[in-house]
Amino acid sequence: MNAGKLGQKASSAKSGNSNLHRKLAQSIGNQILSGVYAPGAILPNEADWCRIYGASRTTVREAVKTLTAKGLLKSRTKIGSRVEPRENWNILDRDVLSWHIAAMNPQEFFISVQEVRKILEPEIAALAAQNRTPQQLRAITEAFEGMRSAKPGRNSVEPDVRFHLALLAAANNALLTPFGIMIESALTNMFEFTSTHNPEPDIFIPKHESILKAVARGNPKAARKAALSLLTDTDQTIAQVPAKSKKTRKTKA
Amino acid sequence: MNAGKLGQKASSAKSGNSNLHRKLAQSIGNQILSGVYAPGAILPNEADWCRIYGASRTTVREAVKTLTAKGLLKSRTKIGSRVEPRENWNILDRDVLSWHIAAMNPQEFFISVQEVRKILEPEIAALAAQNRTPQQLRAITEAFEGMRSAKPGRNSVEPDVRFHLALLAAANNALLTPFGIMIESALTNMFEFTSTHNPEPDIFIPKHESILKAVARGNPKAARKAALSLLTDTDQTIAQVPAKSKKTRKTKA
DNA sequence: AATCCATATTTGTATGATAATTTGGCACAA
DNA sequence: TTGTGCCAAATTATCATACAAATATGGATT
Repeated sequence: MNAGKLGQKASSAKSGNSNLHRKLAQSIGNQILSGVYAPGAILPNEADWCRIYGASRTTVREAVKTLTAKGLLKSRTKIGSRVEPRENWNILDRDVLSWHIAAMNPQEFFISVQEVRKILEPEIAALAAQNRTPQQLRAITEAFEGMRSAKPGRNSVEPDVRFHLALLAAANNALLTPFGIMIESALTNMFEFTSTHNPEPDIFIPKHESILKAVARGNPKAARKAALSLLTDTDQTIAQVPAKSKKTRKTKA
Repeated sequence: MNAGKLGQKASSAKSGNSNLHRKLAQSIGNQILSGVYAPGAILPNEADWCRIYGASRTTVREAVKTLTAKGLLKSRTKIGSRVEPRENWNILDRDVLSWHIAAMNPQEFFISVQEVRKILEPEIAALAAQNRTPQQLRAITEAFEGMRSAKPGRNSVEPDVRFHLALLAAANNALLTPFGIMIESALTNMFEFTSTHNPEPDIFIPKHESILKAVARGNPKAARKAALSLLTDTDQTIAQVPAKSKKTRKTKA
């Protein structure tokens, strides 16, 4: 992989923030996630990175600190920076996840995601039915209205994401929130992935409505069931998509 | 809270690494998690932090980058650093979680954790039963042997943690690994929390054995059931512990 | 062979300077 | 009054340089 070339506009979502240390972190992060530097490997030292990217040591160090904070690295004096074992990688971090997706077969990714979603989202829906505040219910409702009123084009994915995130928030368990990033990423990429193969997204609307109603009337069982049903449908949609070539895959998180 | 005093040996787990920027990050992180700086608030600027901690700007900036990477902050020119909304906090990060625990009622924390564990661990066990490699099974088995042979004292918690982490690894889903930190933290703190109230930890051994056996013979249903059963017992153990005063609580992650 | 020690390498911290960005207010015009 | 454009100030972003601290490595000594 071309270190030194920062041009790759890949990854890292919306935040338009464009700092140099951020770019370095992304470039190095991508290289780690794509296996250029495997766990246990020692990275080039700071002076090398400076030469490679033509940046100052301050900037390089800030990039390294960023990656360290995300669990990808660990630096020690006289040794340098060593790639941490995978278990320590903060895969639910927005950046790390996007690098991961970029380095991975998207089909595989969706399978992993759906596996986790089928575990969590039904229970999240159930918890939401139990624990939601009126305000949280309103947020879910508004997202749903947004989905329904959206033209079946680009802007239907945003309220969809909002719906699921609102549901997650309504579960009122702080330890679950990191999954929001995964859900968001899954839905966003799913759209890019299945858009041409999913001519009638309206089919999903009633499914979402079932969840909403169950949460509204505080029925955990029904909420659980409805959420699972939606995910099963999603599974089928994914299964219909033929494996794409690596070239066409999108890497937006 | 006393900014400027770094002495607080609280938090941040094992890694003996003791750099200045790390200490700053911990101090500031603790202050954010404990509500000294609420989401949306603007933090002191870099020059202020330098004065407060008597550190150089380089060091302060590295600490800030660390916190930014964990989702607690966002810096913008001319504005300064603003605390991000809670949803963006990387709560499953080792450090963030330890700051969170330190700032929180431990009873509440255990309730949240158990809620999530009861959702995930049965499914993790089921996945492990399906997907484990022989090597992963061996790791689980060894951890179990470690539990059984441990004296009912201090060193029984380490193999227990290892057992659950090995199970998690055997599920073979990268998106689930971040929970390892939560499990680890829960079990470790649980020990400190319940040790005096749980005179016979051997009671849990057969429960672990059931999980192991189910995973060994590749029976997801049985694994799921056994894992849930263990967690139910744990729930009861927690319920027996009277609420402790804030003074006695431990903050080790 | 074992121990100790010097040295080299690499990260950690400090300092001071300049660049880039963007808010907020001010001047000016419609 | 209102809108527009522009300047100034505050703050982070980046750079260059120097020195401190830690520690692996190999060589000297016993």
